[in-house]
Amino acid sequence: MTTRPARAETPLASLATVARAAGVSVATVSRIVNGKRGRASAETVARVEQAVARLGYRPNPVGRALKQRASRVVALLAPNLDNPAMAAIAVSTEAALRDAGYVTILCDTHDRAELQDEYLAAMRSQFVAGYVMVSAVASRGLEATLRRGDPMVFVARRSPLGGGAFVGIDDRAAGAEAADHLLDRGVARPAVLMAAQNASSTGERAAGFIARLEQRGLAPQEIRRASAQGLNHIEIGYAAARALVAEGGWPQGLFCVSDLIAYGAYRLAREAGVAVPGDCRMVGVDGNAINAWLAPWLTSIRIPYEAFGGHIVAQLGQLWGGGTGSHVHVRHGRIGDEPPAA
Amino acid sequence: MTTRPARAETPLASLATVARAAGVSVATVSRIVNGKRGRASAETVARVEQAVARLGYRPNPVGRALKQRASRVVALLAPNLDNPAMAAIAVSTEAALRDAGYVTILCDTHDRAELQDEYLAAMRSQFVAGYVMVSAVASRGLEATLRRGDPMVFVARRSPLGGGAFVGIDDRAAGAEAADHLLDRGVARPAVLMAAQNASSTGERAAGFIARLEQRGLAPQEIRRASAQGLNHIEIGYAAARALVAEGGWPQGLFCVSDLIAYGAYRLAREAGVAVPGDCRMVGVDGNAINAWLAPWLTSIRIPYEAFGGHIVAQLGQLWGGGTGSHVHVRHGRIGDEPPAA
DNA sequence: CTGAAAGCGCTTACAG
DNA sequence: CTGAAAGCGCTTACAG
Repeated sequence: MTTRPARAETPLASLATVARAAGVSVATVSRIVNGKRGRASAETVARVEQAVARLGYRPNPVGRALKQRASRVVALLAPNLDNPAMAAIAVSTEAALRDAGYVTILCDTHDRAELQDEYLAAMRSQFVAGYVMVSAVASRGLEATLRRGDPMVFVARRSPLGGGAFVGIDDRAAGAEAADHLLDRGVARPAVLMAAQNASSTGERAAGFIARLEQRGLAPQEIRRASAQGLNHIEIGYAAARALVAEGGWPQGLFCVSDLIAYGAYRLAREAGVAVPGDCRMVGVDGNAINAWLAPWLTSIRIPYEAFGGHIVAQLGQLWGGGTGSHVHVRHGRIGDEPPAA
Repeated sequence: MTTRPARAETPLASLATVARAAGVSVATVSRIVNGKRGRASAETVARVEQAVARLGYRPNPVGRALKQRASRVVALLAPNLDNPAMAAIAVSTEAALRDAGYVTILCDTHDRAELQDEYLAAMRSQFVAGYVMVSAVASRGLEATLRRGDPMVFVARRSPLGGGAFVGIDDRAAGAEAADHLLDRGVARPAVLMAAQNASSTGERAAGFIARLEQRGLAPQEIRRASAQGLNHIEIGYAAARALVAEGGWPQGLFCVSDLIAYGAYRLAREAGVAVPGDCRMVGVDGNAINAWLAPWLTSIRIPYEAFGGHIVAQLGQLWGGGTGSHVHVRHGRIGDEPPAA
């Protein structure tokens, strides 16, 4: 029977504990723990490291944050995490931040300006190292944070106030590819479904789609489009499809600016007995992992959300280094690409 | 043209700033800000409150945490947030904690003991107020945290080490209801699909299902069951269904211990040309919002994840109050219930 | 009713 | 190479 090492693990060891145990000052322990090299004799370093190991010491981030007025915490603000795309962004961001030694505070803004401001203020007093704004909405607090120059990267939706680092795909190009895809398959008059108040991302997808259609010879008034109010893209898809169909029947091809919108449109098609893709081809954007299992009828432009985290952290790194950050276009998948195996 | 109020919003105001502005001591400001009633004259209170408003002061949680060795931060540890059920739990927990004045730190453990321990240790040194463990895994750090008596509530999966507050549904009852449902619809020999290493939740669902089948007259060896290795329930569902079918063909009715497993099984059915529910009825558990749109063929037992947050916070409240916490069974929906409108 | 002081855990000039 | 001291923002006995 092995005896468990009698480690005093209950009390949280502090610098002072370690200093006492090693017979040195807290300043010395602090320097060694923080790897300030060449500032202590090898013998001292060894004694301190032993004490650290024996006591299971870990630097207290709260004490450090208070002193430095800066923490290793990053705030992730997002509207509704129940959207699979948001969840995927949150997952990859959390993992990338963790690898970089940061911890993620999760703030669900429900797309509301006051809640976003409330969180922004609360996070600021936590001395967070930066802000990751997924689909941010315009607000006074956002403006103040930006003006202050605090590290902030926008994801998916560009800064509603201009400026700021950005990570997302080239949405206009994605829209154009959807247009090409449908046109190339003989759909003479593809239609587009979008939200009434489009985020920059979905708005640009629709714009890119329409622009390409015009380039390839359709007159603006020939391009059918419909939208619906709301926050939930599935319901928007259903309602927008109904509006579209009411006006001119089912199109042969339909570009949905998000996969969720396509799911909503699909329900209407099912109810109407319209075969997808037989009677109506559908192209979405996101490439949700679930598609292969539940929506084999959907062709989607895959957004590699699993790669966003790395780019987001790289942008934060630039900002922390005093740089200005930039707009990163992550390369989206080719139409119909499936996600990599888990 | 309205002039913006000249509020010095850039520097973060501290107690000292406010004290100076109001001409009182920091102790007095602290008491007033913290609502310690009857400890200051009405006149002083008014002066301080004015200064607070004018300077836009908010108490700094870092200073407070350091002093009190306790913060208003709660750690939420979960394996993979890309599971819609996990995301739903995270959303409702974050909202309920926010309403209670807490902030949520998100930790994705990937179901790995070392990562869970790493986070547990990191969160402890953040002086978190408590831990919400969604589907926790056994680990040394978990044991230490539990032994220390730190506030911890387990969600969905019971504590792998026993003890602890718990929030989840009555999984055995859910399994039994699935058995009744299939039997009552004339399925003579319903089968069950599960994961190879079952969490307490899914394990109990399967056990409840099997027990009810036996109660209603099936011999143990008549009850078909299959499982598969892995973490991803969709893939488990696909593989387990294949194993089941290889052994004895398609059953007329199939209980899948989670909706995701049902999605996986459905893909195999689709590939095999088996109609669902025509040839094979499927019953899942979770009631994912997406089902109504993408999986109308699935009958599911809905888990009201949106209500979990409130119960979790209530449990934490009990623990904070010195209570012991309890096992809360949230009432699950009746088979086939749809989620409430958003 | 109010304030001075100590101390939570840390870092960092400064002095030696 | 090392330590004493100040200070980040806060709370809380203690004294008056």
